[in-house]
Amino acid sequence: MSDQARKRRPYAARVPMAERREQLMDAALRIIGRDGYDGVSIDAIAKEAGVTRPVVYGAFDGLGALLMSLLERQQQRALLQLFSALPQEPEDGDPATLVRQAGPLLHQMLLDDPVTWRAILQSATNAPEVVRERVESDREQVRVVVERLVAGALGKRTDAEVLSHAVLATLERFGQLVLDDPERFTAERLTGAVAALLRLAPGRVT
Amino acid sequence: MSDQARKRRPYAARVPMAERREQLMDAALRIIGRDGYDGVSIDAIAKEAGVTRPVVYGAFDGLGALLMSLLERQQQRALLQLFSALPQEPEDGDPATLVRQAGPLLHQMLLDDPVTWRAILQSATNAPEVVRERVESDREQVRVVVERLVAGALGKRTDAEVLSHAVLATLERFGQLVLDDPERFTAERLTGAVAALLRLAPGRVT
DNA sequence: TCCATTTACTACACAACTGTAGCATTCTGG
DNA sequence: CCAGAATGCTACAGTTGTGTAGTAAATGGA
Repeated sequence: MSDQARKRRPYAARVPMAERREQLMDAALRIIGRDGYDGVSIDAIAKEAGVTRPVVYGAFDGLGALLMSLLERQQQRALLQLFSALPQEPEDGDPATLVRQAGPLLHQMLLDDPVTWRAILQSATNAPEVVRERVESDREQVRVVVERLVAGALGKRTDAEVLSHAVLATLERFGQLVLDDPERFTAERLTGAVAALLRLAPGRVT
Repeated sequence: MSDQARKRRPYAARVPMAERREQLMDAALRIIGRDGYDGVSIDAIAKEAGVTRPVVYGAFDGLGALLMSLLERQQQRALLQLFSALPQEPEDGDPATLVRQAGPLLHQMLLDDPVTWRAILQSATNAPEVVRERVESDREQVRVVVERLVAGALGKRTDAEVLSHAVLATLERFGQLVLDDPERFTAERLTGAVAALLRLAPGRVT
């Protein structure tokens, strides 16, 4: 007890609120990338950012709010990229062509920001409820777009809703495969496999 | 403090070990069905079963072991059903026919034991690591079977590995849709949609 | 330069859960 | 019917995480 100074933690640099929030979100994202959502807690984020918990509470209204802000930030860019990789207008061309066009774009999108996409694609795995709900609602947004594309590419008489679920589930799984093993699952391989399947069906249901 | 007897918990009926284990696994399954994996803990299971924690520790070596035993028990039946719903031999007939045959069988399988399948299909959502790993390894087993079926139905020149991932992802999503809203997503609808997609491709890649 | 304000830190109280040691009760075989 | 083995219960100690009140340090304007 003779030297109290040794026990006292050196003050972290003071930082304006906006920057502090960014810094904490970065820390959270780093943890998610490293340990998955399991490892995320106010405590862990504070440690990762090199500050104490009250600092985090000063910047966010709890873990849920922090993660929501993080998702907001990341998804903004992510969804923009995603929608720009998909043709917005339901074109009624060959579905295999659609796959060959969009596939590599989506693939590149993943590799451009793997950390973000891992956080999104793995959000089902042990993410807090708020996060799952948010990602779920974004997923639904994307699915509606996919549904229109399916309807356009395969004809209105197909069950576009059901098929959009199938397409989205497939895309998500492919995304995980790419993130887990990019060497093994290349853009060409994945798009090629699907295109081959679809090219057996060059026509449309009319 | 005058009446200690009132505070003392009445002893739960004594029960042979094997039965106790069943009872605890049933309790765990009930919780998973009701609250998802979030709600599962030694404490919650003990309460649900009407006993105290040390009883649980007497029967299992912790939460992980309990859930593994539970999964063991449920998957034994589940996988058996699943494999019997899929043709074991890679038949090289029309893929749409394969879907029309296996689809309703799989659908019925879900409805026969929705609680178990929900536990399996939602295992990614907040289940402890051991459970996820176990389900993952079972998934891989199933995928290999699916891969053989795909190779058989579409010809060896297709990328059966990639497509088996797509098929499995689709099946799992369909399973969740059925469990969440059986009225809306009937066997006919789901199999019909996929069969229609495939029927555009009556031939094989040779 | 100095003090008011801002910002970070320490310390505490609380909650949920784990795992175990030791006591109480019940059941069973002699 | 009565030991003593088997089984359940209570109580405690430990862990990890939350959220907050009060204190200490840094910073910028008078």
